[in-house]
Amino acid sequence: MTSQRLTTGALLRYIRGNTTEKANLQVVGIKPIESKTDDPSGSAKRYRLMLSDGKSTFSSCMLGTQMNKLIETNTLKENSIIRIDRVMVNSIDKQNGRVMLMLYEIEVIESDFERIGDPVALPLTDIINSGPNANRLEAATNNPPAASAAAPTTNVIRQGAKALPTLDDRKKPNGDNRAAAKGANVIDKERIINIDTLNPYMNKWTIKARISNKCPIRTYENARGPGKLFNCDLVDKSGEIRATGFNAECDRLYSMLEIGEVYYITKASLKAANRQYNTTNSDYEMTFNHDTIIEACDVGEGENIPQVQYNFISISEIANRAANSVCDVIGVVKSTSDMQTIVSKASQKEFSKRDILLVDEKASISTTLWGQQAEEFDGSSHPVIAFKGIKIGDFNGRTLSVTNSTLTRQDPTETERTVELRVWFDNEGKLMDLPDLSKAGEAGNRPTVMKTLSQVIADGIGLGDKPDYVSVKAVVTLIKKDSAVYMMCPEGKCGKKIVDENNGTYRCEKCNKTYNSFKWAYMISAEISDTTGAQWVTIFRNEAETLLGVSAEEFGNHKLNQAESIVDEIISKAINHELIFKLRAKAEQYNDERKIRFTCVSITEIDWPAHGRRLLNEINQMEPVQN
DNA sequence: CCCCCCCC
Repeated sequence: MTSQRLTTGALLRYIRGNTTEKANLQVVGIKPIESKTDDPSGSAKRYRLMLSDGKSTFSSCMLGTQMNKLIETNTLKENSIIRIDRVMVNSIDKQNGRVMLMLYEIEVIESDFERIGDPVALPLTDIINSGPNANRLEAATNNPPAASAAAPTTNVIRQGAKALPTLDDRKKPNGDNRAAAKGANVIDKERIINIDTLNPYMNKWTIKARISNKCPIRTYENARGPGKLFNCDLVDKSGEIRATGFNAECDRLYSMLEIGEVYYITKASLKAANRQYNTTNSDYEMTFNHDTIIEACDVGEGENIPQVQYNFISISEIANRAANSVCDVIGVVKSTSDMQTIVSKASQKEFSKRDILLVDEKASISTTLWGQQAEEFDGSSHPVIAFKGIKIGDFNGRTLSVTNSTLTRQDPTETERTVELRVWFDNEGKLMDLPDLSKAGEAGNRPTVMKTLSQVIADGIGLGDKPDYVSVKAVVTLIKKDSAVYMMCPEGKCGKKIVDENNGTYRCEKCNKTYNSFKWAYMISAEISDTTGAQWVTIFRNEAETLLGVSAEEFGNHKLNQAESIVDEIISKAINHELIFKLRAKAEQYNDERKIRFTCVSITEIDWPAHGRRLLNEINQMEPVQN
């Protein structure tokens, strides 16, 4: 057994918001938490740990549920030494500023160990006087800032206390009287919380939200018999959440909720959101229950509540999403098909449909409208359309299909994307030939796995008889500039290299003709590199233009004019840029040697906002806990 | 507690 040193003082630093260090700590207590909530799944078992840094202990440490098995397999037990790989501070009591540590990732360094030192519990004053850093970190997790709520135990509203209502929200001239008149079972409009702070462990809350979408009542039948339900989306300035009303609640609430109107809502059940059917940015979804009270907001009182919240992904990003999942997409209607009628296999019923080609700056996708929407749709003015909660299909690549929970908005004013796309389409988009995700044959559109360059080799990509497609995140490290362009046959689709006869004529062997002109064409040999290795790849016309930012014509003419410095500048701008390269890998026989040829079929910028969202989703996987 | 949304 090796002796492990604990990271003295780490607990206090964590509590004060300095959560970046990877401290070694000792587990000095493990306690299962009994669920006080009406969690229906019963799967939300959690463990609370008391940790020691050798000098101090802290007992409000929640273990992420994905690590429960460490305890259940006896790997993590009393006196185990762990390394904290990812931790966050979470406010558990806004009144007195108590915080807890959320352990998102830990590693068990020593399973069996003896107690180190004689640590004592951190004093309460240290725990509640969390430093200003806590604010910054809390903001990232959408939780109320611990520090701003920390000091006095009064109800004073502080700037930046996200979970508490703003002064504007609290100005309710007639609210008190109405509440008093109606007795106890009434909505407390003085304590409105933001949708993004709702969680299953809260027992009293009221939100003030707009219904941004409501789908018609649907009936179903399962083992428990028939039932009915409706879904709606609730939005406020902090976020959005999906809500469902079943049976009695469907009868009671469906007709009173109107799209676009604002309501006070209190007492409903919350559970983890089902990501397959839910595009809201909330971690939870709401089920209306017997105790749910909903009251319409007075006229003019809901003006500061947004109409709708979108979480758009670009059309090209749809290639990376699972079939049958839902997403929010915005694009311009580039073309519209005629109406068609199809017969459903399942129900033998007839349905009208119409396909539109939806396009944004990078790609297009076939999008199906159904029923009345298909019949009435007129795309002749090439409108911008936003779809919230549209379903991704995988026929011939990727398609979109409107469902009855999809919110469709034509030329929506709530997003600046509408104007951006309008300007782009009218100026250039309408003439651009962009990859169509609904045409599987086009190599650049095919969904691929992302690998590192060393994995590409290790996994034998391209060794098979058929070409393999793979994506890598890499930088261009070298470009062979002298051979980047060649003189191509001017004849339509020939594409062959021509021979310069040096007398103003050019000979194409393939066409067996002599021409008075030629075209410049790209065929770039470039080395791309990531942290694991490097690879030479071939880059043709479209991808070369994306990479170098100039046409082959322009590049070739600079070369012809011996404008060396301009050529060098073009090349140097393309070097050391991190991009996503989609490659086709195919083994080819050169004499006795079998070599894999890598051809670049698309080059795209890294979608940093989407990349960031993915990281944030990972961070938010753990639910906040109230103890 | 639903999660079907149709076809090539």
